Amino acid sequence: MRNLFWFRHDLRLHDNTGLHAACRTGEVVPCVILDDAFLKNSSIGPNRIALFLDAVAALSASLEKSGARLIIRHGKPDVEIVRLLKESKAGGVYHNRDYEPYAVARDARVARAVHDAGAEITPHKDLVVFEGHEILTQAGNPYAVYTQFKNSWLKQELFPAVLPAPKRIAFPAELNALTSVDLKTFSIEPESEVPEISEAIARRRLKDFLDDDVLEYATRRDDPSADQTSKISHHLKFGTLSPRTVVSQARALLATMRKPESRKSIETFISEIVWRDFFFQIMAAFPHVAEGAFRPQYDSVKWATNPTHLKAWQEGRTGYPIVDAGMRQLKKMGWMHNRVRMITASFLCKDLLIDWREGENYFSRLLIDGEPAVNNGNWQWVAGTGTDAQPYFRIFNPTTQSERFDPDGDYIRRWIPELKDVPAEFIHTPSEHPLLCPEYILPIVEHAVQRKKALEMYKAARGEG
DNA sequence: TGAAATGTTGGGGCG
DNA sequence: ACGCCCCAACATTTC
Repeated sequence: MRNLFWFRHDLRLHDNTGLHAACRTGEVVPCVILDDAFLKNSSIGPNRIALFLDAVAALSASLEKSGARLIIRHGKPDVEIVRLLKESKAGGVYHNRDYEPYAVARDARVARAVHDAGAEITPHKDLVVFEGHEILTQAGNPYAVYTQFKNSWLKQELFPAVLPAPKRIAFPAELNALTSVDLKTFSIEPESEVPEISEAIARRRLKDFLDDDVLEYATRRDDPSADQTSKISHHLKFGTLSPRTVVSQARALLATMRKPESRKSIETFISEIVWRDFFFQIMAAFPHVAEGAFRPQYDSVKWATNPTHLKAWQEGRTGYPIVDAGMRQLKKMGWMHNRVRMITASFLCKDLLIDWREGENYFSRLLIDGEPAVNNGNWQWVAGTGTDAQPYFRIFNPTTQSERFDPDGDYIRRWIPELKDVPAEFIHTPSEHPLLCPEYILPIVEHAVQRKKALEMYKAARGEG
């Protein structure tokens, strides 16, 4: 048999479920379709497009080592897949399943076109460890509360196996003349300093993390200046690393650990992968979250319209050091420490009273790990509009958070040169020490005042105003 | 994976 | 010595 394998954001050879299955059937023609709906999508942005193209280039190189060519085409996926099916005389298409509404609709169009062409299409589970339909409540419904989902996830008896990379991919020699577009003609300048990406880099990063930092993950992951997070998020986004590989290696390590602190750390790390599965199944089961609040009552929140405040937040000029440090790190690196993502997101929604979708879109444009289901889930969590959400009244105090999580001010000093000589004692409240911080701007809003306004805003939406 | 407002307690200053 | 007040320190409630 001969099949296409259509790579999307599963750009690896190891533990690639659909690719593995395709290889077992016989000959395989690996392909990537460059889709303008992706390349020209303003909510994706140059950082992720550049990283995607880099990951495709790295994949293409490793496929060559396995004896195969990666065929890259540019156009509408339904048209290009069918065209390639005919050109390569393949009987079917294998690919891995996606869950967000655009991808679901696209895949339905492709499936129709493939069937109309008289061929078979075979989707596989690959993006997650467990899909939504594998983790259901006793009543058979999808979970809408994380903790319960996690308990059920952890109780699963059979974790999916980690599949090896195919030793050799049987690429039909007579297809060497198939055309493939030159990736270089699509190359795009990222806005931030994006990292190098490849499957080998991803696997090394995971190993380094599991050899060391994971053992104090429970306590150190919340320290943005130490920054001992795993840094695998962009690999999970583009599929240079599989979540099953991550979980399987973490569980194997856990089995060897006795020290409670180490055990707790590894468990906390695994639970972050569970969050990821959780948000994918939420997006799959409740696709309306892509547009609006998970809880419809919060669709009536009257968010503020204030382009000046929005821009100040985006550029890191709010006058709250921890917020500005985070937003400047995002702009420079295309990445922000998770703790600071929560603080900056809370500030947008509950101090500037701006719609969480503005923040979701801005994060999406810059983040190298921007995964729609995960980004959306986390923003709705912070905004209090989502499933299992932080209650609307749980409002971060940016100064308290700063003192608690960056006590020495090292993170702030790294990203805000105006404050680089300010001692820890004064760095969290620069407006109270104007003589020490002459270069740094004054707060654009007053937290105590905004907090009350936020409570009123949510109260009105709940029909209690 | 909150913070502020409000309530309670108890030590110490003081008349 | 005693009652009163103040106010940390801690606990509970509320948003």
